[in-house]
Amino acid sequence: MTKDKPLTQHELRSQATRARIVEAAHTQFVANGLEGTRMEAISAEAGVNKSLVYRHFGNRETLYREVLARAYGQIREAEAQIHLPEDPVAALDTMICFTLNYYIEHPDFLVLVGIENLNGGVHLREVARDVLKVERLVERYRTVIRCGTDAGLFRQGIDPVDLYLVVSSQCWFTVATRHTFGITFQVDVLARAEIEQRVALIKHTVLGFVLDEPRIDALLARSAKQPTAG
Amino acid sequence: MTKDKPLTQHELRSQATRARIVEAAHTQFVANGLEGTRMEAISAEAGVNKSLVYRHFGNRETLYREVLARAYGQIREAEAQIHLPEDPVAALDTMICFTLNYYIEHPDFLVLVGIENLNGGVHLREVARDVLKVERLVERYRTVIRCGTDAGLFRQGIDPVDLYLVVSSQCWFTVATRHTFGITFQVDVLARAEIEQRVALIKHTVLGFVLDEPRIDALLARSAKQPTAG
Amino acid sequence: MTKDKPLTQHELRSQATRARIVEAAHTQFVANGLEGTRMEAISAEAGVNKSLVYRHFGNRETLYREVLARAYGQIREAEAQIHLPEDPVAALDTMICFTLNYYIEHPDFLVLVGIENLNGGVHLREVARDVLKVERLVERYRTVIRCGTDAGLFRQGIDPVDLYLVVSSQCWFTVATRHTFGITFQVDVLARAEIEQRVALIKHTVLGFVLDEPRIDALLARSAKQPTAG
Amino acid sequence: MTKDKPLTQHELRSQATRARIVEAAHTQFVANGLEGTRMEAISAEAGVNKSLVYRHFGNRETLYREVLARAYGQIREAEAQIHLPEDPVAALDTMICFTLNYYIEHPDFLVLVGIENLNGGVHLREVARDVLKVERLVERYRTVIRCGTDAGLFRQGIDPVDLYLVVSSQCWFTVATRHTFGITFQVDVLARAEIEQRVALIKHTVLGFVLDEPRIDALLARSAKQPTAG
DNA sequence: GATGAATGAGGATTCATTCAT
DNA sequence: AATGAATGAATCCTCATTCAT
Repeated sequence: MTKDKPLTQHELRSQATRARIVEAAHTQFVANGLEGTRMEAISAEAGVNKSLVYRHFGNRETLYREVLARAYGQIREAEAQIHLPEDPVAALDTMICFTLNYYIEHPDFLVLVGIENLNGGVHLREVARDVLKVERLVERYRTVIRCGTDAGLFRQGIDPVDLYLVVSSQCWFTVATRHTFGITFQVDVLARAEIEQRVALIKHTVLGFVLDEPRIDALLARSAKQPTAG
Repeated sequence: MTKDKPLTQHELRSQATRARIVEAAHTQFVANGLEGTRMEAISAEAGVNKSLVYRHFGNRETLYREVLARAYGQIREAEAQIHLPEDPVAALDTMICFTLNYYIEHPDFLVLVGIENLNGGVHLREVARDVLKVERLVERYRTVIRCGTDAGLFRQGIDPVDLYLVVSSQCWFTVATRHTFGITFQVDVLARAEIEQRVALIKHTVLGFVLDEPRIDALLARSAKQPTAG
Repeated sequence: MTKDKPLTQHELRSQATRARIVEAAHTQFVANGLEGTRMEAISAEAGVNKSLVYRHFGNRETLYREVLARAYGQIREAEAQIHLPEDPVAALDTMICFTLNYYIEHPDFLVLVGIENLNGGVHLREVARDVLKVERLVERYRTVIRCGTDAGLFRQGIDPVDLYLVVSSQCWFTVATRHTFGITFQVDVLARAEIEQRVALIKHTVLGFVLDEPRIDALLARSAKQPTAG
Repeated sequence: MTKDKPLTQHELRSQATRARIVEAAHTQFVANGLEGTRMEAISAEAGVNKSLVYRHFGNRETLYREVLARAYGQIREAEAQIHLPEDPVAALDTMICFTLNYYIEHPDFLVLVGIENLNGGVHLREVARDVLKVERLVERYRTVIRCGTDAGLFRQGIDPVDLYLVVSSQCWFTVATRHTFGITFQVDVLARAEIEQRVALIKHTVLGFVLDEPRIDALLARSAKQPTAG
């Protein structure tokens, strides 16, 4: 996208240093949290002088934002790379598996987002909107849904964000609360057998959500008359 | 349960102070995190001398554990109070609404659990197991499931923890990632309309999960032959 | 000396407590120094409430003074119990052995006196003079000297305090600097063989000091013309 | 000895600061003891920021060790500079006067060693052995003894460490217990007249120790048959 | 006399950040 | 760009001492 002007050697070196710092900061923020991370630790891990970190990023928060934005960029990038099969159910499977896998393999992302939510999202709000590339993400889900409705398999009017929610929330919960859940229910949720079962569970609920099942609709309609949350 | 021996005035006063400190600590930990909370702030909020906090709890971590255990105790207590209707679908609705409502009204709990997961669960692991009262919780879900299967409405063999997962994960995600989700999708997830829709969504997936729908089973069986997560 | 009026039970008990506190304080001050000793530790060791220590002694310094005075009283008491043989050389031996033994067996005393000197003697100065019972001590040495001069063995004009100095300084140094000396010269000064040799050394110097040796006097006279310390 | 590489301006400045801190720490530790010394006071006296002290030395104990090692280094250095006269008695005089003078003029050293002994020598034990330069010290005494025996004045077989003990213990006691001794015997031991007398006393005992006096040997032999310390 | 709760002042250490080179 | 020295503002925790019972 950006026009890459040729860089001087100085600039190249500087950018490499910058990248090393962001990488180190990522590790540290994930491991120790926002308040728990020491600038000293970041600079040490990056192998540079502490003051240099300040020269490049000004202060800790800015550096944290850089790390946060990068993490969002990376997942969106990965999502964009997904190859969706033509078969709508297989496409759903793919999305589910990708999501759970990504969370399992990048717990860092969940940690950062967790930190961010504990902080009320103040830093993410400062991140340029376009970094989040939301449309790209929604588009993926829209494609899956179109696929299924075109095949006459899924019901009409499924909202892509709703579908994202159903998928994401269950994958998220699995990974993000793995410690407390594991302690509470005495299981290792990342054990292979557990994961397999979890995937089946998620697929089940997702299918229940997208398929056109008259009984579910009927029951939902009935239930909607009852008082609900709020 | 506990035989309440008459307490001396000293003991009464001491217990009251202790309770005030825990309350204040709860507020502070939720607002500022584990590392971000200053003992000074806790004592100030409790209206007692800083040293007194140390006299009662020894150090910050112990105090945090007390707060954490209490929060777990409270949700379990609330769950135990739920009145479940006879009708199984209504019972499900009740559980869903209770869960989402509890999370919305006690974001503190989610924050504490979030902090705990960021910390790898080290503190929860130190909390006496019986404080978690897991059986009580599972029992509630087992009851709902029995209700539905007895009525010939739900399929056989539903695991209560699985059901808890489907319900809890979606309620959890809604509240726990409300800031980042809100920023990403430009929506206020706690707005009334949003919540209503969210409840409907959760009910939908839960019904899809518990009802005996042959088509879902068939598709799941097919999908299980594909490669999955891991 | 003091007229002992019969004490009430209360008073007896109180005095016993008081004694336990002083004992505990002694142990603690010796082990941890003046600044290093915690009132908490004293009360714990005495098995009483912290406030009670304050009730009895008012503050830490006063308590320390009590301990210091008691320690001085005890050594003076022990010195008073020494049985001096008639033979003057044997009497000297007795004094030397008593002194060294007392220091070895009561390093506490040296520690307290050491603390006191590090503090410029401010606390000892507050201790009633008569507690020190100096005359008793000097008298012992005077007796030994008289013994020796009467027997025509010692020279005339030996000052008892000088003699005390010769004896005491060497015994003192042995015990008081045993750690640093031991580290410096790689030797365990309290090992039996070492002690024996040390006693012989001290006896040697003491005899050299009290005996009437013309050569020594001659050399001293010559040496006195040289510039000296100051 | 050390090859002095040219230092950068940074290094020079840093070393100067370091030296100022050690100097200030020395003063403070001597004045207030190990526990009694406040890091604040050290940094204030050194005219630097408190944190800088930590940057340079890590913690109070390390700094204390630095001070202790330096003090040992200094006395050994001074001892190495002594010019010993050829005449053996004069050489002894020189050693005695040097020792007493050094203690009088550097009570700091005695205080530090006193602190160290109260602490069981734990810190000195951590100091590199070669800092203590023990051989240098022993060599000085060996020289004096050889001097005297070669001249046929001293008896055979005098152990240099024994001689050091006789000299050092009396000088030590004079200075190290000056406060308690002064209070006990109501004298100012550092007054000129007192010092002169003290030097004479020490010389007397030292001569008694090194000279070949048959009567002393005879009495010592007799006395050795009596029970002794232990 | 004896106890436990409570306080206030202080003190070691840490750490984000700035300065000088 | 990069470094190391230096700073100032916390922040945790301790402890002598007092208060209330």
